[in-house]
Amino acid sequence: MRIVNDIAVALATYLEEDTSDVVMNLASPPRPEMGDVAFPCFRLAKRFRKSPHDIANNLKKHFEADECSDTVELLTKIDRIETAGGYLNFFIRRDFLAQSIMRESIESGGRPGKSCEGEGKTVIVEYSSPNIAKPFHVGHGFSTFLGEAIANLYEYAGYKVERFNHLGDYGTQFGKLIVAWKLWGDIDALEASPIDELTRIYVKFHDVAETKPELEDEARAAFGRLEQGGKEETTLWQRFRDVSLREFNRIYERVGIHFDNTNGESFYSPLIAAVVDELEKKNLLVESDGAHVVNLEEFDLNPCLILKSDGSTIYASRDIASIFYRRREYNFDRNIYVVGIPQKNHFNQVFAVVEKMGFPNPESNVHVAFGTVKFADGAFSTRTGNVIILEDLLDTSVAKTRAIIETNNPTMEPSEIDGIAEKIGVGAVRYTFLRNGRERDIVFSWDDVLDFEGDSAPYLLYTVTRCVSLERKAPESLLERADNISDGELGLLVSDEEQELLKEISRFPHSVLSAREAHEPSVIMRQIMAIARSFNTFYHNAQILRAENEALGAARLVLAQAVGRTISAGLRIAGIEPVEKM
RNA sequence: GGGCAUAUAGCUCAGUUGGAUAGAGCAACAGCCUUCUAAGCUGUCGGUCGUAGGUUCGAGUCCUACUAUGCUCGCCA
Repeated sequence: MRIVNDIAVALATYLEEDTSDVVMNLASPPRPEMGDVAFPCFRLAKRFRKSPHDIANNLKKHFEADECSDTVELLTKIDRIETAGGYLNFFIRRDFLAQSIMRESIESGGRPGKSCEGEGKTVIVEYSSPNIAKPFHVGHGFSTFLGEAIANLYEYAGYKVERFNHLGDYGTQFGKLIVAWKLWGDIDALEASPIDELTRIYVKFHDVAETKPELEDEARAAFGRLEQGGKEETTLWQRFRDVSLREFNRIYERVGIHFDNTNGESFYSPLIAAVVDELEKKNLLVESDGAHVVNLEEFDLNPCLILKSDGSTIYASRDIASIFYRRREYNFDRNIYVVGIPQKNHFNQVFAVVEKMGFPNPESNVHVAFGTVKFADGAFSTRTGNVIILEDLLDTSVAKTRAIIETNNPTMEPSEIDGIAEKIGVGAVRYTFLRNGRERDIVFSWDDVLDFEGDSAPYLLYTVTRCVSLERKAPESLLERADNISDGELGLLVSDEEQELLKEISRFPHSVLSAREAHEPSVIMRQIMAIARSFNTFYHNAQILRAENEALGAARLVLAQAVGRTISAGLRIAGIEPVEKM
């Protein structure tokens, strides 16, 4: 809020400090009855050789006696100033607070906290990145939903975003699949349910390889032939890839995610030779135990393996090649990898290698790491079939949502229920991946994901429907008055609960900024949750459409509209589409 | 063994650049639907912030050591 800055300017003058330093020190008191803006005076005690309490009192006197026109103007917006311990607490006039927050909200419309900082800049966000021929489980859901939210955040700030899906479509595992397919593949099963069939033979491969380790050698050989362009291997690989993509695309379509680039590892593989040349030219490649590595002691990292001892490539070399490719083709300002924490070391190495190769702005490559989804007794494992398929989770969540709607809203048309249940059910799942700090592991629990009360997407969506419903039911005259609301009417929002709600709304734009800077959508989720809780308390205690008088009713309706707009904006950044009824 | 994380209420988690009495949700218990949607609201219960030191006017937050857990450390991705 501007007034916070105005207060800082005045304080900075008295203290002969930079305004920005004072702004840094201004804080929100822990409880509303202590004021709206607080200035702690403790750190000034040494300089003035006085107690913080006395300094606060002196500042208060300065403030109230100041005849500078700006300060006089400022004081008309301040109800009173109090000192408490070493704190100087400002109480902003409630009517002014309501006006200024609501005007700002109305002006920002449906995109509060938007910005144009990214104008003309390009950001690549790589996320989802499932492995071909393997089930799309809830672990991939984490990367998919987190990555989409981060991509949305950059778009919200005006960046041009390129969504990359770095498909895991290469490597020794495909040798295994080719060998397994030739031994046990069932063409009809592949057509009917591709991932299930590929998983079946993949699991069987590992079972049998326990007793017949020579299968592993056959698999390496098969991948070798694939890399050399062997006809039979390439045909099979292409087929596995196609059927897998069909399944993945069904999921992406369902959750409304569309990638701009789906080049997988196979795409980058042919580009590695040039990287190796470059490394050799710069004398960075060192032979070690028959393999070729880049030493990274100066980064306090272990050597990065570039070529295996048999001369074939490895994932680090593919990632390095991809960075140069992306630089060349997209000239990105930032290149973001939404990939799990276990690959932290890998990305540190990859980024260090490109830096050593003279990559400009190496810090533009960022690994946005996230935690592991696992069961209480350990991690997911495709090999043992111990996973939760994302689609199954979505289906279960949607089914539960539908059952609740049918109970609560028996008159709703079945066709309408379908659409709404899908949005809420999918939204509930997405929210569970975005509500907490991304680096936390998630221990999967059906009860937890399917809990639609309290800290959940349905709670947020429910709050939005309340706001929308008010608008739907408001009489024409009230709506008209709300559309042309005056400052005087907005100034009626002075109750404790209205003021609390206003302050929560005013914090939303900053949460968007913090979320983007930290690549942490959870910051926004928490803020809209705070708005929702605050609104529901207000809604429960105050009459809106039947307020004591029409002026107050109109002001409250405008407040509810702001709540709906702001929560919806936050949900959309998270990829969750609001509904009007539920 | 080296490196990187994490440790806050019974459970899942927040906690701004160090600031006032550490907060939510879930669970448990007690209430609130003839009133704008009860997927809601109100209240109660619940804490040596892993341990021990240190820095500071002030530490959940910063520093050091230790403990526990997880991940990672060249020929998988």
